[in-house]
Amino acid sequence: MITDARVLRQEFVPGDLEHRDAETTYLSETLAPIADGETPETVIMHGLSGVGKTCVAKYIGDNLRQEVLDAEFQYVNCWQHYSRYRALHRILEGLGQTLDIHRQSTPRDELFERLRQYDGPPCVVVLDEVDQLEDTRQLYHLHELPQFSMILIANREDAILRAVDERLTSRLTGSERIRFDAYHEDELVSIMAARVRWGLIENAIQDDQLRRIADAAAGDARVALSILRSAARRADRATENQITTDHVESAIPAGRKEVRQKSIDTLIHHQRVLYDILEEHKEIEPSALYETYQERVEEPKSDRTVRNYLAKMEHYNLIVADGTSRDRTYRLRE
DNA sequence: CATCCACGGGAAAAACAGGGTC
DNA sequence: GACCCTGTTTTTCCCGTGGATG
Repeated sequence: MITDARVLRQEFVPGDLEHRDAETTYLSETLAPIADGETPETVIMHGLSGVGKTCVAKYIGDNLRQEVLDAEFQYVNCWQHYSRYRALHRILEGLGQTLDIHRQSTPRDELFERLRQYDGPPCVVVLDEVDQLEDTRQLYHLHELPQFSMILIANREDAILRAVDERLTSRLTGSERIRFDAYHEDELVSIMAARVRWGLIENAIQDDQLRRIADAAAGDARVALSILRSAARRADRATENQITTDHVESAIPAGRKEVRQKSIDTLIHHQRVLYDILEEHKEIEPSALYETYQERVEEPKSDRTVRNYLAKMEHYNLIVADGTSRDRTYRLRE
């Protein structure tokens, strides 16, 4: 059934991006000056999750490295590298400049100094989920350096501008924007069809089944591919050479769950306890939530810390906070 | 209208992480 | 290995704000 599991994975970047021609072309045109040794404008890419922002950025990065020999391309996921230090370190690491950085002997702002002195080929830095960055002043400084150009990615355009240092905001008002809309059903179907061609045996799945998956994914390619993967695995385990409608139907909740589970797995113990409490209640008010949390955990963190945890979990789309004031309640998403 | 909760920014403190030294 | 040093990261503390709520 499955001939190449890699192409079904969400992180897989296809050699040919479907349905993002306009965005891809626009991005590569914007970055074109880099071939002449000039610094391209900062680009802002925004749109809901699973609409190909990251994919387009990585795709362009691959192309850039192939076409312009003298260019570097660094991708930073600010979810994972949200502190100033980590984000900068990640860039330097990518450039192979961290070899002799020892934490202890690294003076203040040495990391940034390294970047300033970087004199290799021009570098495009992609900051994914940039609104998660804690200290955005560094972003401003990075913007100052001619050898670096930036692609900023976030779900919401205004989140970028809000997250960014105000000195940078004014400069970004004229920058290039690329908006990514949710995929249509047809587009999701053909995205999946391409993966099916590469990753599954022939006639493994019917067109109307792909359509069903696309419908369930509601414009999110990540979810669509997760469902497809789950359906293929089911058929594979049953050693059938066709995916049945049953496989698809049971893969829909499983696929959604898989996407969600990825987020849950990143939670630390205290956050997980909070999550479990929310799972037991349809809805719960902050004080009750905190009390329950205190009872369940050995050494409870302060209420302020718990609020930070909850905010983080809300950003992960795991929970929803209703109300802004005394009417605030928390619940799981969906 | 006073009060009450909860939120969330910011500063400061505490905890943590390597690495060097003796 | 215990201890210190320097920088990072997490947690706590303090507090102003603001929308309910009675």
